[in-house]
Amino acid sequence: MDNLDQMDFSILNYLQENGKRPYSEIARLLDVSEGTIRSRINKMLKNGVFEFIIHTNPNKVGLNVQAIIGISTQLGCQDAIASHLQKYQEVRFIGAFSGKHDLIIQAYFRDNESLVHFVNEELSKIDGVMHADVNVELKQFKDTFSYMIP
Amino acid sequence: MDNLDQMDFSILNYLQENGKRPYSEIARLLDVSEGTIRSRINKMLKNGVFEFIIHTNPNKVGLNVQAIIGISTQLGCQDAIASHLQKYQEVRFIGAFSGKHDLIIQAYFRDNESLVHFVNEELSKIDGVMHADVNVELKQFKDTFSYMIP
DNA sequence: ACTGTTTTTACGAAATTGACAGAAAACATG
DNA sequence: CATGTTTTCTGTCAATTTCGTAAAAACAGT
Repeated sequence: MDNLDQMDFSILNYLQENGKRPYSEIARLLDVSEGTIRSRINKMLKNGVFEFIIHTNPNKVGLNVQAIIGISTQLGCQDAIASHLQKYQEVRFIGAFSGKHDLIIQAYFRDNESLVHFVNEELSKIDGVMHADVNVELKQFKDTFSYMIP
Repeated sequence: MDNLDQMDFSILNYLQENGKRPYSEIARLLDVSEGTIRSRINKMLKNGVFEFIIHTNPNKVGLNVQAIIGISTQLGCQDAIASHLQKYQEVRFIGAFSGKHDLIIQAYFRDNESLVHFVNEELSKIDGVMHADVNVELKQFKDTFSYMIP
């Protein structure tokens, strides 16, 4: 259904460098026609391989407090808690994990007060949440989307 | 230097929905000229407010194992370890945190073997790394980039 | 009100994209 | 190997978008 070949990966790599790169430029780089690039990109988009987005610098838009929160849940509550948390716009990432924490989320807040409010007034009141390890980001070293691709 | 106003935030919101949305469409939506949108976007790009990228679905490109690893470091080693880790393409995110772990990283691997190799052969051999809590992702519930913007 | 600066608008040229049809290539099957 | 089928690629043209630039407008400070 959607086996990617070497050319697809090359296209993805070029787009990772710059999401605005035009089809025609990629076509030149790969020495094929522009239509080929376009049809392959559209196919990958249709298959959910990737999407065009923007990456906003949180600090530049007033989201100065970032946290990764490890959550311990009661057995069988993971899904319910996760889908509850999905609604919060502050929450960027939610995953179920094997390891010390059942759920790990990453969330961005305007300030410390918003973070504290989220943890004390929202998170703590969700059924099945037993414990939350809050890690507040002090410094960011890397935040990339250029995955290693063959 | 780069105070964003309401129109800037609106532009960002529209672009978050679709990174390919043309200037002219945003201009129509906000009822200003195309040039205005273009100059504001270019200004924000220049100031590092955001960037155009693609978000690749890790599973669709053969990165089936995702992990969040909490690292305990010896005092004073954080920066050195972080800059060492930056080089690894597998590592998507690195941050210094207050809380249980000094550093938290998120990384994507082809398979379990690659993860184990990374932890045992690479991570464990870095000077100052005392302990690593490896959390392997079992299920992803949310992974968005549409930050809450005023 | 005047001046200098920044932002917005307007408009034509260049480039990109989208749609479609035909050619070429790849593939499976008898 | 030949055949028919499917998929992928290419080329073309119209529509749309982007880019460069100069004029107009808005704004801030004196």
